Amino acid sequence: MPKEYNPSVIEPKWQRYWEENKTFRAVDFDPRPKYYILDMFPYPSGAGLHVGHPEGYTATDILARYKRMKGFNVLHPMGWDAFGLPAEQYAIDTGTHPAITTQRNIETFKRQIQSLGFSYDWDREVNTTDPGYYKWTQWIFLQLYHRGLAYVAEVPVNWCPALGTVLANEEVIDGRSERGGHPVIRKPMRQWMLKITAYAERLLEDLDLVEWPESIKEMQRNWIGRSIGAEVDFPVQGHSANIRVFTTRPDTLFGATYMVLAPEHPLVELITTPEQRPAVQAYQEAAARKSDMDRTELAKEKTGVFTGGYAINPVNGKPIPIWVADYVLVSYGTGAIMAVPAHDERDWELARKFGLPIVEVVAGGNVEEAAYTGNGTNVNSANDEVSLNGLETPEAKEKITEWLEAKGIGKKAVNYRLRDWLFSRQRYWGEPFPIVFREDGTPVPLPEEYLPITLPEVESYQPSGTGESPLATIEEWVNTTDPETGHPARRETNTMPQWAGSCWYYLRYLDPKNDQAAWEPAKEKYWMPVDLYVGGAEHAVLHLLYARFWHKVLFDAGLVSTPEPFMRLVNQGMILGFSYRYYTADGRPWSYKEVRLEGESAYVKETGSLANAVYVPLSEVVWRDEKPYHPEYPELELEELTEKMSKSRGNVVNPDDVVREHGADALRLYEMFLGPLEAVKPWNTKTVSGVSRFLARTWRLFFDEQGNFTVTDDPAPDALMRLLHRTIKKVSQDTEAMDFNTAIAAMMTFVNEVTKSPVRPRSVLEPFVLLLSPYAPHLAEELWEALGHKETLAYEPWPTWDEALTVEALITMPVQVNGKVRAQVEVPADADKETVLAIAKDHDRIKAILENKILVKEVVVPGRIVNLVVK
RNA sequence: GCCGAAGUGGCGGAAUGGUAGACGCGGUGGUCUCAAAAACCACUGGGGGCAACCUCGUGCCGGUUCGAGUCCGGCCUUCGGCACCA
Repeated sequence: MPKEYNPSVIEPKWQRYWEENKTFRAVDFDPRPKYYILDMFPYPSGAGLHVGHPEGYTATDILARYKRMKGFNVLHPMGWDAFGLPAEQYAIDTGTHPAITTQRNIETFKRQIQSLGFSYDWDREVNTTDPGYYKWTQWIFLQLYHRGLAYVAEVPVNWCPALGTVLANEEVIDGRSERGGHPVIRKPMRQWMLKITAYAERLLEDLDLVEWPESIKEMQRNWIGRSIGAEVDFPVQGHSANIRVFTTRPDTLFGATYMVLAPEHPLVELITTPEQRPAVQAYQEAAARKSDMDRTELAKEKTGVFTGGYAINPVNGKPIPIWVADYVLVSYGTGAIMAVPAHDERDWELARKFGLPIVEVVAGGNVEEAAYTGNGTNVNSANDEVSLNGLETPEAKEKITEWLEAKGIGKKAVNYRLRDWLFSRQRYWGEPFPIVFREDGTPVPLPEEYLPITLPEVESYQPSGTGESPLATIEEWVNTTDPETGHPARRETNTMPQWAGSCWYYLRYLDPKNDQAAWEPAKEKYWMPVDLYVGGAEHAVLHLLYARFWHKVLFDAGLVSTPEPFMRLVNQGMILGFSYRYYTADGRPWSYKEVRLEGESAYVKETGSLANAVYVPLSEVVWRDEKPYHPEYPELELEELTEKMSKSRGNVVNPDDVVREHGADALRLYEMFLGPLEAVKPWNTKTVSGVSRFLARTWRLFFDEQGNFTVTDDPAPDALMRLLHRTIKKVSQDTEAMDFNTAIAAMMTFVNEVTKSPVRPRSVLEPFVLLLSPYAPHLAEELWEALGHKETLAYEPWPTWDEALTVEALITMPVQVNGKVRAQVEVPADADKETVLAIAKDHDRIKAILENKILVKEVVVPGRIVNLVVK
């Protein structure tokens, strides 16, 4: 036996043992209760793992190991979300096939993940880029298609000229591409859309079925954005057309003094008068050229142009002018609004700017000064048939909606902010669609037996530039035949977005090698739903919403048995890194103290010059008097920031380095000891030594300096027994609640106490090894073996505690006078109030304080506190 | 602007309405050593006092309570998300 704790020897040993014995194989249909614990699978990037990845993985691994010991049949799988832009970008730059890059990255990730001792069932590994996997992604797409949930549309999309591709809304941030920060403009293109809006209501309602953080549910609710109101038709003067609007404030209908159409609204053409046509067309063209960012930036000042046309306000018969303005979005509601300037801020601004009438219909504000958007009592709201005057807002809404319905010119309506899901990318490295187009452009879904439609080899990964994917250039792949008619047909050259593969991977884990079906129904029934899903909050909305949508479609198709896929969700908080920076301007460096920040820009205080921030990698920072300095300019003190880890900030911590220096068990423990799982917290490599010391101290409970085994079968002293049972209770409860940081603190206390004791009783140390095992599995297995066991401890029953042993016979109670602690008294744990009070009042200090005072009130909380109130 | 989360020592953090600061890092002193590292032991929120102790202290202002980091009302700051959504 080695003399010292040596993770570099014991960790590979146990990793090999677990792999060879398939210790963590999940058994289908086992009679034990099942527990499905899922990690968000990673995109295997070229940069390898950073310390953020193992945070969630360690948490789930601790829970998986704990649940096994509690008698559950645990499914804990891992896989790769491997389609996506970075591999393709790399292919464009180097000509390396993305499959090769992907394979290489997966190998690195897998090696790194395995070096941390996670108890995954590797026989269930999945890879979204494997044709055996994406065959079923394509198959699910066909299910969506056959249910009328996938359609082709010519829609204005976010076209990024620099990337040569179309981006999803969520990939555009402030009008620029999320990757690379290139400008994005709107351009109409033929796209696949998924009708997620058909499921809006259920996606909203069923949030009640799942145990997720309230904040995530709220984000999803906001994203779906349900609002209740009315649809109202406004006849256009001089035409047979109607303009339909959606409004949440039908009660303000009498105050509608003009209308606004989105620039893209189809009726603009019809309504515009010849005199106004040039102005309207110019406005439309300007709006089309604007990127989303430009539109948003110009939002400070409302713009718009009169069409020359008029509509009739259906409640009072008055003609009202129709305007075009880009603050009305074609993609929300009906793309047209009734403008009520008195009670809507945007309408008020436009009305003020162009001198349009403002008519108050809800009392409560001063509409001359600002729009009044709150509730109130209706005024000026009556015609021959209906009057809202005197009604409060909710009643007014109801009454006018009834009237509109009776007249057949409007009805109650629900609208969602959620849009249909733009489901195609003009990229090579993604799942091809199982669709061909006939010569007339009709899409034909390919029969299941044609799947998978695999990616062809290409010579260049460069986007075609026309907006089509590189696949469009491979004639022999694109040109095919319609399986129904045998006529020539062309393949769809778009590919699916990265979300596709991650929308259902949790189902493929159930039956990963099945080539006859995506999964066997009986296995789905056995394992689903996922009991615990852990991942980053960055997927709070999109991944989780998309996956829920697919799951509900599969549920409706009878392919899965639960309405929701993920019963419980936990978001691990991001781990931040320390970064260090200074500034340069006018050819010289400046300290952060010499610049002032204005938003994102920095200016030298002295000269006013614009300064650039420069980051110094963590490894190059020079420390003096605990302050960070520049390596080459010794006087230049650096600014310390805690920021998201990224290459450009030089603050990325590689878990390999931590494993090399301290071992995997120490890394696991440190990740969890950092703070609560869900909190955002900074990584400080220096303090890993604390948990590392704890593990070495644990080792020394079992071995002396000569490497002799010190554990004996002697009976344990009462104090140690009680300590053990308190520790079992605390670690059990905290592990269950995922309060891993405090569970570790309890184990540290245990080790500190036992270290001070002269004895090493097996009856205390053996259960402790089991408590430690989910957290530091390698060390625990090694100690378990040293204790004489031949089998892994992974399935040993979790220790139980005796409640009687967790409480002491004599307890120390604080005695307060007027809420301030003045003394400590020892009392029997089961003493009644009178006894406790008597002991407290008998204490010398208390006696002294109580002298010459009137005792007003005596508070005794058994086992907790005594408080004496005096005057 | 709207929605959500959070503000506690030098630092990460801990506290069913009941002794604020567990556990860890860092720091100070000591043991061991020729010396150092490692390890071990003790102390470590601020102020005052030789000491027993006293006093202040959980972002700010109020409130409820015998008792508030915790509950209530009103602010401030930071972070995350959304943002012309009619």
